[in-house]
Amino acid sequence: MKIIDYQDSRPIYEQIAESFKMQILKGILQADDQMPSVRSLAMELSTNPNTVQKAYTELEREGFIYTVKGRGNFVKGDALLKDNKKVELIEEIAGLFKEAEEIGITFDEIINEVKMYLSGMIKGGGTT
Amino acid sequence: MKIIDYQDSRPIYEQIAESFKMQILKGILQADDQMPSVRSLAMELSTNPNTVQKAYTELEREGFIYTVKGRGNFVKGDALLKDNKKVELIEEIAGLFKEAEEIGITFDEIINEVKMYLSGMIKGGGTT
Amino acid sequence: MKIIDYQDSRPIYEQIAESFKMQILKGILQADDQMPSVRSLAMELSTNPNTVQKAYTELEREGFIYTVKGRGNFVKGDALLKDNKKVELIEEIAGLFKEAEEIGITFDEIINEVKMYLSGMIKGGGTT
Amino acid sequence: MKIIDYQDSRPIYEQIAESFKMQILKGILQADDQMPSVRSLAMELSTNPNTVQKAYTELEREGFIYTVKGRGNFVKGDALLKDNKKVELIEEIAGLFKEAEEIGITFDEIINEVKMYLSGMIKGGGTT
DNA sequence: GTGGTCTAGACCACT
DNA sequence: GTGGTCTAGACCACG
Repeated sequence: MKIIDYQDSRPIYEQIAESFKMQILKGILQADDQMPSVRSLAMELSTNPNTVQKAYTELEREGFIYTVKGRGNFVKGDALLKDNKKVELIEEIAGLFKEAEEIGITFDEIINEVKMYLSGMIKGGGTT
Repeated sequence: MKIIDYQDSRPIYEQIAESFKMQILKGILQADDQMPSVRSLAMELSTNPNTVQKAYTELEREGFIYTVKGRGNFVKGDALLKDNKKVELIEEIAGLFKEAEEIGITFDEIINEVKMYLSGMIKGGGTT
Repeated sequence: MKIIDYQDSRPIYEQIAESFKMQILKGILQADDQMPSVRSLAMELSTNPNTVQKAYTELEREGFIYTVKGRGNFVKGDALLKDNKKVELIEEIAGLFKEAEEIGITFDEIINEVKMYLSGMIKGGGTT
Repeated sequence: MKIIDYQDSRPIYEQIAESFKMQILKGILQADDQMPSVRSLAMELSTNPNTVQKAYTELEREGFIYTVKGRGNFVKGDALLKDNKKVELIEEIAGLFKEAEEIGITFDEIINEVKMYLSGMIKGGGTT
């Protein structure tokens, strides 16, 4: 499981947090599963414990995990998480569509291109 | 024409560059139009000439303008510009769609929500 | 009787102590009643005896129980306990009222809102 | 202006944040006022820049200030801030009242005592 | 000069 | 061993 990409301009702690967010949203990490300890994860990623700590703090603040001092960090089984992510995605996508319209590209034009783009990435076959 | 928003977290030079990009893509600025001089624009925006220079450098790097030493900066009336932007938007949108699918939200579900969002019915949460 | 909530951010020993404090103040545990033994309580709560011991030490320090070596821990049926708790609560509440006044919210305004809040009408924002 | 109390068990960064929150809520710091720079405040408080940074990050997260990279931190003139603080205070106070009732102390009893307590703190008069 | 991030290493509270 | 906080010192992006 690769987490940190040093080419990526985003800070390391954000990449770590993002990575766990996806794992939780995808259901790879389930409610009350224990997260790797701050120190062990820092070792594994060859980064500093403070950096991991910052990622975990962020995850807790956003409601993805909860912390029990002396015991560790655990996944919060919140059904709302996926809904929040959905709203976030919709707002982002809508923003991009508005940008497109401003420079004279229509909604349907984009949709079509995106569909082609997506099927092109998957195939040979076509799912969606 | 308001360009800089100090409350915006993005760096000022990026806001300036972005603003010109949109003007060019929308056709407000046309091929070979002369850009305002670095110094005059810095005055107008009450900002540092270095900052404006950085924005112009960025615009040149991305192919939106060209520089003639001693004469100034000019809009590169390249028909490809809009196409490049289009491809960029499509890739971004497709990326978000893929993210959505990974956590189990279908393409059509997103499209519908986005349409509703765009028609001004800023409707928040939803189905799960 | 549920005592420990692992989602609660407070340390476990504090949750245990708090739980017994309330039972004593409410009169569920009466003067000279015997407390459960450290070991048995640890078993029942599936926690570490050290943690239970720490809770008991805390309770003794605050005057809620007393220890007889070789026999166990007993409730200190002190009539003053409730009064102490009362004074403590009053000081805390008064502190919050002072904070409110400092930012320009009157005593009566708070009282009213609190009454409404307590009568179950969980009414959020308001007047300003 | 004393900010840090080393006797206080709360972490330093929280004390710093709390201090500025009060100054903003009281109106001592007004909208768009510039906050002291991270480094200068760290010097003044004889603490580490990272600690101040953490306090500022917290303040930004809670909506009290906004940050402009390269320029500094500024107070966010949000009228809602006071309302949020009010709701928070009411919830805390209501919680304490409920605690009091559970051990058999009535609402009015508390109110009276608190009034006496507060008037006692202002005069040199006599309390409880 | 400003904030943002990161490393290295330390101490403390809790289990 | 676990997380939470703090110090000291460094580098980078921005203006």
